[in-house]
Amino acid sequence: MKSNAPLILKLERFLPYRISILSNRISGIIAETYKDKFALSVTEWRIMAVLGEYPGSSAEEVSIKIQIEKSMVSRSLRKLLKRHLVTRETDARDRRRQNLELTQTGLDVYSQIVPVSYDYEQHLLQCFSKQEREVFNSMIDRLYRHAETVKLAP
Amino acid sequence: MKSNAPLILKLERFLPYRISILSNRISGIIAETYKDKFALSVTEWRIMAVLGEYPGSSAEEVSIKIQIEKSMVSRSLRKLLKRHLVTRETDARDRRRQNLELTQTGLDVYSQIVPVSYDYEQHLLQCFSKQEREVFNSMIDRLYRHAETVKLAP
DNA sequence: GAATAATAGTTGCATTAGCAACTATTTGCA
DNA sequence: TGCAAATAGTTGCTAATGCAACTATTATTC
Repeated sequence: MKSNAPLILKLERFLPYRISILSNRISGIIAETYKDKFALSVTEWRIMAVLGEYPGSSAEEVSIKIQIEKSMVSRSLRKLLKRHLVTRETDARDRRRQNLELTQTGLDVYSQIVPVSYDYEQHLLQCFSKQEREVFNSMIDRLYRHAETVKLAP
Repeated sequence: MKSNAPLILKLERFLPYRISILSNRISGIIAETYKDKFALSVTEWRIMAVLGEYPGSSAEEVSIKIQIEKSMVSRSLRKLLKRHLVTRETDARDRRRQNLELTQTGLDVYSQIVPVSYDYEQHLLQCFSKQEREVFNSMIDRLYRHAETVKLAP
């Protein structure tokens, strides 16, 4: 593709930048709440969310699912284990693997966070009509899948 | 708003999460290129982008514009100054303020990055029709503005 | 079935980011 | 004027993040 680029880049119209600050704003608000009300980082919460949905996952599986470095998952897990929100036990058949689950306490916290998160999402989506929500969601999906295939000029 | 939340939260359908991983993917690709080809972090590039668009900005103005902590801007600026990509001089009227500009070298680098960024954006947008691009852009704007007004349940 | 490769998870190290305290300067106002 | 408050920028401290090296276990292969 021959470039037809302008001489000046308007950052505030540049898609990657726009999505980045949108994400920061949206995550920032929710991160604050997780932190204040539940003393959890977003990463910690995401781990719990995966375990709520898929009990028995391994750290590796969680890492892939939420796209976070396994070292980060390992460290976050340490905190969750310390707070007894999560348990882990070595898999009987493959002793490298450790199966993770929410404890009863973990489940209690989980069931408190879910409605908070859900309501937040609903609030956010107030600015869209029902139809727009679907359009927006599908566009995000499409862009996400497409982005993977995009390579920059060498 | 009375919560009508489900018992389980499906992370991969949760808007804040979706936007976050989309942003990570899109920024990740471009960050790699800035780093490999120009030895610049995304933050450093954004500072340069602002100075390309608004020469003479102060660190404070840059910080507000790109929504990055002023301490971060200060440290990134130090690197850019060291590499002689940016100059700064104390404002004659207000000696607290320092006016920033791209040097000739800075402008050269800038004018190399602009088309790379532009082409990347164009590639990304390939998955949308012209009309969809406008819709998507306006939805991002709307959501961004709306998000600021959203408060979570106390 | 022993040597090699692959996999799960942890840790060390360097970088980045965010918050608050600090200096220097200017502004506002009694 | 002259003193308190505001503003611009820097720095110190701590936590978050990313990468690579490391340990332990299992799978592969000759």
